[in-house]
Amino acid sequence: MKLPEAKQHFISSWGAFGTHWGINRTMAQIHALLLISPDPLTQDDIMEDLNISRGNTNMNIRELINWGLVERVILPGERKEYFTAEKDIWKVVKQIVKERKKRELEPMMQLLDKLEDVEGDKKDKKVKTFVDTVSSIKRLGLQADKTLDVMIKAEENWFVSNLMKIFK
Amino acid sequence: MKLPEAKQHFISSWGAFGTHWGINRTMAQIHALLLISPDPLTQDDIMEDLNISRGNTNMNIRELINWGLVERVILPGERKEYFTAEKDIWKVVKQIVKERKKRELEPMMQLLDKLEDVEGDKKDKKVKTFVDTVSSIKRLGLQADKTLDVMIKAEENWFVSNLMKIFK
DNA sequence: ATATATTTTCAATAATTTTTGAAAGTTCGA
DNA sequence: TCGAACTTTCAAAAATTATTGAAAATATAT
Repeated sequence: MKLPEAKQHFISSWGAFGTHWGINRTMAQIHALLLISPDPLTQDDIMEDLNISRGNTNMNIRELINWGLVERVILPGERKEYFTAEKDIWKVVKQIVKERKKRELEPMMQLLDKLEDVEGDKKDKKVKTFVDTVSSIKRLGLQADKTLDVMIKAEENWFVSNLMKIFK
Repeated sequence: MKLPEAKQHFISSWGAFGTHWGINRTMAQIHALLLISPDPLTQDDIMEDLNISRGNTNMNIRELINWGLVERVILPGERKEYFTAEKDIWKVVKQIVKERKKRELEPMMQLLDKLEDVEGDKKDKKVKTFVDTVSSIKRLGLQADKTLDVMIKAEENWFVSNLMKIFK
């Protein structure tokens, strides 16, 4: 397989993959394109390469910047803005984990805290099942939270080699 | 907060949460409802409780069964089918991990294998960046794959206590 | 076997999400 | 300060995804 074909496959699969993870297709495709581009690209490069409109491109680049996955680059003597993606995949994964933890896990934990002390007779089977379910989700969530915190701070080698000690 | 209110909050947040994870809102809501229901429910119970149509209920229950999160229960002497969800949250998490690994991670790994041996001059910066990116994603993916396999087989206590040894 | 209860299917519809593109806004050099 | 280059916004349109509900299929009791 030649590069242009491989590139198309990579971008389109990364896009489809993204949709399973709450990231929209175009955003993931732009990310994929930047991941495999040795040099920074302009909005126009991206528009042209992916065949998408200017507005769409702009919106999704900004969203990628919010996620901390893409950076603006100013090239000296150039008027246009350029964009580049972090190439270290471990850093990318950590950044995504960090954002999703903040956006999803933490709010869920806060809600569970409130729901855990629902008023009512603990002898009532319905109340008991509710509280038990909420508590056990909370317990697992707290463990996940702690584990992810450590992961976010870790170096890839450290993290992986430690995992392998346990899980050989 | 009283039970009925807490229940509504739980169901609707679980639904919203699900959408971030590639699961549709209704499917997640039905799952939430079954999680906190001490006894199995019928399709009609679910329809009524969540205010959704019969077809929608049926489709999403079947999808939950495909995911291995819900089971059909036949109560002796009853004509209707009942449904119940696995209550052990650790098992639920493992089941979800297992399914998503199969549906998403594994196909992605297969693609990366093919893309990694793209034809072309490795001196070419574009080819090099492409291959490097694909390889490093593959490397991390393989590690994730192995780790998840171990997790899927593990007991909660074993897994968590081992994690804690590392990450204390 | 038949009537009745229950489940499943699926075309039509509704709701939601994404994309477009043109207009408005901004930046910067001369 | 002006004008060209470039970026951002956002209402409308398109595309996608979810939901409905009635009809068809299936299962069960008598």
